Amino acid sequence: MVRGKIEIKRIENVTSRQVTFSKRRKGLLKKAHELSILCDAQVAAIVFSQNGRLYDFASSDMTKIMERYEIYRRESFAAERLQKEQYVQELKREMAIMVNKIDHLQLHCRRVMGQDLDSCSVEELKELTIQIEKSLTIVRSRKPRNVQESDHKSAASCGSGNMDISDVKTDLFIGLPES
Amino acid sequence: MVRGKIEIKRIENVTSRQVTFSKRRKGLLKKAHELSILCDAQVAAIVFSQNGRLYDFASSDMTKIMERYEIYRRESFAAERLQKEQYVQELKREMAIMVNKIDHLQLHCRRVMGQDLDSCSVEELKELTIQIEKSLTIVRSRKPRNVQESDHKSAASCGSGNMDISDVKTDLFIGLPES
DNA sequence: AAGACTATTTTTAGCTG
DNA sequence: ACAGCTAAAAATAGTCT
Repeated sequence: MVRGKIEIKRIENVTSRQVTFSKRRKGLLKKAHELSILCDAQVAAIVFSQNGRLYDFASSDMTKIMERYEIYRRESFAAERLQKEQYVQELKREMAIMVNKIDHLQLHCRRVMGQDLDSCSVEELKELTIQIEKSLTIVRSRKPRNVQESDHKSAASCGSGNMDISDVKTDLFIGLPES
Repeated sequence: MVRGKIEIKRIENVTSRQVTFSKRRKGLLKKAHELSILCDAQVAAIVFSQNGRLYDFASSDMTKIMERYEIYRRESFAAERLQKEQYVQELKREMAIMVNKIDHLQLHCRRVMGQDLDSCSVEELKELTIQIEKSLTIVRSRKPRNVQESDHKSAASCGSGNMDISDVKTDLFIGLPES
């Protein structure tokens, strides 16, 4: 390897690690200072050496900067939590609407198949009858002539109600928002 | 000024300040990361931009590093305070010794000049007399002959005790230790 | 361990799109 | 405001002392 170029990984040689630490630590604190001056930013840097000595820079009172950091973190955490909470509420609203739709569809399906007719009003029963008659007409017209003989058997098997409508599965994926 | 060389002082142009902030902030956080990896050190850097946005790096949990910082500071502060306190105690001991010496010297001076003789024991009074007699002998032997006539007047003026021993000034400078 | 030197690498100021 | 370029400046790895 050419002189001057190194990989960024732990330096195993203790002496050269210490020398590098001393040089780069100095460089880091200098850069921190320059950034704070040039760009009028609040900058803090804390370095603990392996033997536990502290080296630091703070453009203003370190405690103040650390407090500001804590507050910032708390706030952004709270904001994030609020955002997630709002998203969950939104999803719940959508789900409530979907449950409602499913209930209505299930009821309609059952009635079309001749179940739960007791809960029908006279008017609903009329409409249902008309609907089913229409369906029958359509279905019959679409059947090819050579299988028309087996009509009765099929209809009996279908109309006996041994297929439970509640078996219908609705797959709903709920994930977190992209942001 | 040549391209690339700048003074380290607040950049007045807003745009170039922001550009520089972005570039140098990136550089600083990169250096912080490299230092922590290369030298296995615990490093944290916190940067607040002028519009209050936070940019940070922490080689491990930031809260842990900040706590360690606080503990280190508290300990070194306590150690420093203890050191100062011990130094003050030392000074006080020395001063007590000096006060004692001054008291003894003052008493002796007064007695030599014929004051406070009531507090003398018989023994002390004997010794004092001998001492003063010796002094007189010495003083007389050192007087040049041509001024011996005015002896009586001088002795009277001196012995009348109109010079107060408490006028003696002791200048004592007390400063902090070099370290 | 701590400075000084220097060949390299890395960073960056000032541009340009 | 942002991204890429390049000449110059700054940092630094390795070496010597």
